[in-house]
Amino acid sequence: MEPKKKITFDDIAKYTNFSKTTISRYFNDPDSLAEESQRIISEALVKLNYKENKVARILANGQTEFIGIIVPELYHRFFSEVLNRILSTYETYGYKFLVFVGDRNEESERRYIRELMAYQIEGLIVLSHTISSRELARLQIPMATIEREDRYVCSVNTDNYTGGRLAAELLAGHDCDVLIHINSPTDPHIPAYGRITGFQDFCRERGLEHELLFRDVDRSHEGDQAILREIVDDLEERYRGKRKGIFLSNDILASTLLNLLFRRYGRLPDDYKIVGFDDSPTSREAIIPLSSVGQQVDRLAHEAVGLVVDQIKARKEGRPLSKTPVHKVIDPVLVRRESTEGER
Amino acid sequence: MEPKKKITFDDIAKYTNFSKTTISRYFNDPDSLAEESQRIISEALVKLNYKENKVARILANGQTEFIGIIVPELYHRFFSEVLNRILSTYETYGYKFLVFVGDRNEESERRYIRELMAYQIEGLIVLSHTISSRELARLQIPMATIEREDRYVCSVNTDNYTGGRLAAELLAGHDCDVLIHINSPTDPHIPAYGRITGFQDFCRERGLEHELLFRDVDRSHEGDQAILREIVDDLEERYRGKRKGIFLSNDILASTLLNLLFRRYGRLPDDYKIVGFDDSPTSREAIIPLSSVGQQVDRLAHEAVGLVVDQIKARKEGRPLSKTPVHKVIDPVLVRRESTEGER
DNA sequence: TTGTAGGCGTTATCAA
DNA sequence: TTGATAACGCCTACAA
Repeated sequence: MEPKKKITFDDIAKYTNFSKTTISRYFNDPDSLAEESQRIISEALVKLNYKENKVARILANGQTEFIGIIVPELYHRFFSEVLNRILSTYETYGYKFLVFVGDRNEESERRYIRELMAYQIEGLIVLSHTISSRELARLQIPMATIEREDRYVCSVNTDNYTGGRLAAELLAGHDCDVLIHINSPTDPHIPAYGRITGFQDFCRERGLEHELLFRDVDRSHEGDQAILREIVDDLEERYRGKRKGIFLSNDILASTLLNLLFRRYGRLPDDYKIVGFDDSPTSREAIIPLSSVGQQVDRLAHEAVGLVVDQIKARKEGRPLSKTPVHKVIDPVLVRRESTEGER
Repeated sequence: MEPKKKITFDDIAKYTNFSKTTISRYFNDPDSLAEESQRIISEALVKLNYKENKVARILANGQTEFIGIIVPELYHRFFSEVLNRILSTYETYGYKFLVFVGDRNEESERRYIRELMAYQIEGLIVLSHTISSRELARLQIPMATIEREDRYVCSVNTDNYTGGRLAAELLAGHDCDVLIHINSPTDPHIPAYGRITGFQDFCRERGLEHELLFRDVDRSHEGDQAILREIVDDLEERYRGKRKGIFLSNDILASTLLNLLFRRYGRLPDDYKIVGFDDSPTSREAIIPLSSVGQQVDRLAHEAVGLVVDQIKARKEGRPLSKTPVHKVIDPVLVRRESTEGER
């Protein structure tokens, strides 16, 4: 009842009186076999209950169909959603994904990469940001990064700059007297920095009163609450009676601010307009649906996998990896909801 | 500059005048080599820039160190968090994870499993629920499921029954006049069903007035809002002036209810007490921190991997897979927050 | 302490 | 349309 031993091409060959080669061909180029032979083999497979062994195939032809992924964490929905979409591309490309989480430190991340390389991955997608793109490029394998420093490697990023502008424009369009952007201190080399410059440029061009507030947010919810409370207290004092348009670096933070105001006033006061970033579920599910600059997560994921797959193909056809990395840019999508538009 | 060809044990052997065997031993049992030899080889490795190839090793010794994972989706934080924790066990066990998402239909899930088996995974962790445990058991490989039907396979689940009781007890302890549980129609065979029976049993034992409301929730936020609005309207009419204790099947739903009430009244009225389930970030970040019956996600993940690893070990030592599946049960943790305790 | 030889289950190359 | 044979890169007896 339990055929302990695994069935191999050899067994099938013996059983059918064909050679191993023919069995192999049945799988890789069936049409090169006589119809009759195909039938015989196909029946034998069922009879013997054959299960394929891709490891042996890899060793023989070098194609693992593995793509490695390194994500920093799965707490923020941006990451879990990107991962979700990447994994879903299995249906279209057939690549399997070996996934590592964590960006504790460079050393452990290097270990992940070493491990992935040892398993002969054909490509790599990186979202964590502890290892420089310069070092990644040295791996010399098909690769794409998403929303991280990408100087020396192919990448897919949201057009954060435009996103920042859109947020500012939306707030300006609602006659805010002062525009405020709240963010954590951000490395100018990562794409997300564009949100800041975009916002700032728009305000400057239009001569709008604005402020950038860099605080150590995104560490803990309680911390964020305390920081935002302080900011609100300060704003209320300095901009009493003025309409404040606030753009926050992500939806969770925006929602936290919204909740804070709502608890204080029992509603969102008219002199506040709020915009978040990501268009994650959080923005829709907030007590007042939040306007948000959306990242097209599905497209980010698809383009990243596509980029890697293209490189894999190119390499197989002997074309070398292009010397200058490709950087794809995905448009942000402004989603207007009640937190700026008011109730309908 | 680009050594196109890959370095193998053969190359190192030639370079060092040892045999392949000795090189292999350097990796698997270095102490069996003379110190001098170790030094020579280690230097050669650097000189030649050797990169190990685990695929070849797998073919030779049969150990892939792969564990397959099938998750239904990553939208609900329960799943992304469990996945996160599972992946993190790499640090302790060293197993690598091949991950598939999606529970569209049985056929595609079977394809995932076939693919995983073809890659010679040593174990499997299943969270999706389209394939019966009976069928899973037939795979005859080390396996554990998490929070799904588990009759014929090892599993790790939260003690949902106790969770339901705890929720009811919490509400009862705050002098609610009527206890209400809102859930989607649930299959009695999945662990989450226990939330319902636990709640119900507690109410019955104490002779508490209570109601179970099964609605088609969890499909879309807008749908949930509509359903909850209807429920609230109805409750307000039928239980005017009475204190209503409401236990919802998950935190997102609880938060949606909370928001609805808060918008209606500008605060959470005293005659409402709310408890969610999961203790996910959503509960902490809600406009009023939500009490919740917490799942110990980290423990669920760890126990699941542990269970699989144990079975793998057992199998290696020739012990057969136990005939009767092990079902581990993890205690829920009641977290009291403002939505039941009031402001402090 | 080190080496020889065979095997793991496929695919690739040449023939027939 | 089919086969024989040699890879693929490592591990594991068994020997020395």
